[in-house]
Amino acid sequence: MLSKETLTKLFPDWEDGLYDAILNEAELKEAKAGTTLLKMGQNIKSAMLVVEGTIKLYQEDETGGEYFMYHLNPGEACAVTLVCNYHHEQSQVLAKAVTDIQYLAIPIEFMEKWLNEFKSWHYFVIKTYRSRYEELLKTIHEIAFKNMDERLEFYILKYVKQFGAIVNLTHQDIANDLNTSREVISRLLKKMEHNGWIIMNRNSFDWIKK
Amino acid sequence: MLSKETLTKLFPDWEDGLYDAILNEAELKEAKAGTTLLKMGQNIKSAMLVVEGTIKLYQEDETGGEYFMYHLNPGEACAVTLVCNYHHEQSQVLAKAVTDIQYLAIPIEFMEKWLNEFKSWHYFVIKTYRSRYEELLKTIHEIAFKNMDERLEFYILKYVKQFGAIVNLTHQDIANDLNTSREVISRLLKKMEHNGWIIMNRNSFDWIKK
DNA sequence: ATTGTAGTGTGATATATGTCACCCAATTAA
DNA sequence: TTAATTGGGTGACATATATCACACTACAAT
Repeated sequence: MLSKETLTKLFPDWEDGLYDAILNEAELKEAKAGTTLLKMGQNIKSAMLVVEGTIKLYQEDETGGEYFMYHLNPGEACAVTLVCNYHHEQSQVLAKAVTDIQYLAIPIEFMEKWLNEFKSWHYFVIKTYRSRYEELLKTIHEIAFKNMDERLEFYILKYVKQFGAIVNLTHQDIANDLNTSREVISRLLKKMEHNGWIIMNRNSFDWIKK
Repeated sequence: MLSKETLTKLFPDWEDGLYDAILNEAELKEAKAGTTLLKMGQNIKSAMLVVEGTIKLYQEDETGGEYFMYHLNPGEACAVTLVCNYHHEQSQVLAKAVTDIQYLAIPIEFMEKWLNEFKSWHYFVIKTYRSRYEELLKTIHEIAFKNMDERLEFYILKYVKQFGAIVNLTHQDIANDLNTSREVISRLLKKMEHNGWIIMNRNSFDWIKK
């Protein structure tokens, strides 16, 4: 059950009335690791705030390709679902649960209302957009200027920062996230192993580069 | 000279006090076409609102590469300069005037203050971030999933939407914006000419594909 | 123990793009 | 008019990445 204590820990800067509004209007939902929470083109009916676990955000191609952009952690929100002004907005991102997660779903009719009512909500929305904008800039920097070996390193470092130095991903997983093929990832990881950057195991590897 | 009429036309949704605040605190500046307004890594000292002309926003590489992301037109603002909370923020984008421009420079110390004081400023900041976030998503979609021929078409269409069907750019200009080389652009344009999509002239070409 | 499957390694080859060299044509400067 | 500069065309080649084919191994299921 959702408690005010949980909320104050996750969102320490909010004003009191906002906690109550959340307790009244938000639904606490759960999802298993691997679940797709939002597809591109899908109508957005509620805002999504992460309570527990990690979500990955992707750009999705019509032909099935995916490109990983950033993680969402507890206390963070999916920017695209913090819609103001319009209903029937379509998602331009793909969101997947990487771990089992809990999240708050807030019907979008409250978004406009809360922007008026709660200053701290207003700040939260701006902070969210700002930080996600910065993540997108980093992503563009990677894709526009770096070769696959550097992008792979950048990708692994993001993983390591989130989950620690033991990378529990198959080559295929990584290839999907970087919109390339398994063979390419296999060969590049082999190079990293030769360079002494990683120790490879089946289904995982350890990042040991200092 | 900056008048209240100009402001109400550019920013029709603002509340009255905000116009006055702008008239008091903002400086109306000018810049010639081609001027660099903001470099990556540069300290941000003021927010930038476009009054007249067009600005191009780029992601910039340490080694001199550039990637064009989107245009800013009158009534729009550079999202990264609408800083809240911190001074000494560094720009993560490169901004260049494409035409002669006029813009408002607002010292960043007012950003925090105005967020508290003016609801319409608060909305303006959110709207700005939201729309720029969407532009970045489109950019990522292009680079992550499309080959250079499609990215070139996307690029030309953005130009045509801004300035009309006569594209006054050299192949080198385009190559710089897409972080590739002139030869690549020359060859792809030649293909487009064969396909009947463009008519080429020296220093320009016409987009005639319907 | 046998079989199946998922994860991985690797050569061969295809394709897209980057790079180099050099040429020519149009415009500008002298 | 001539020379210099800028924009553009194009072949040859280099490189990064994508694709295909197939082999191998660890682990799981039976």
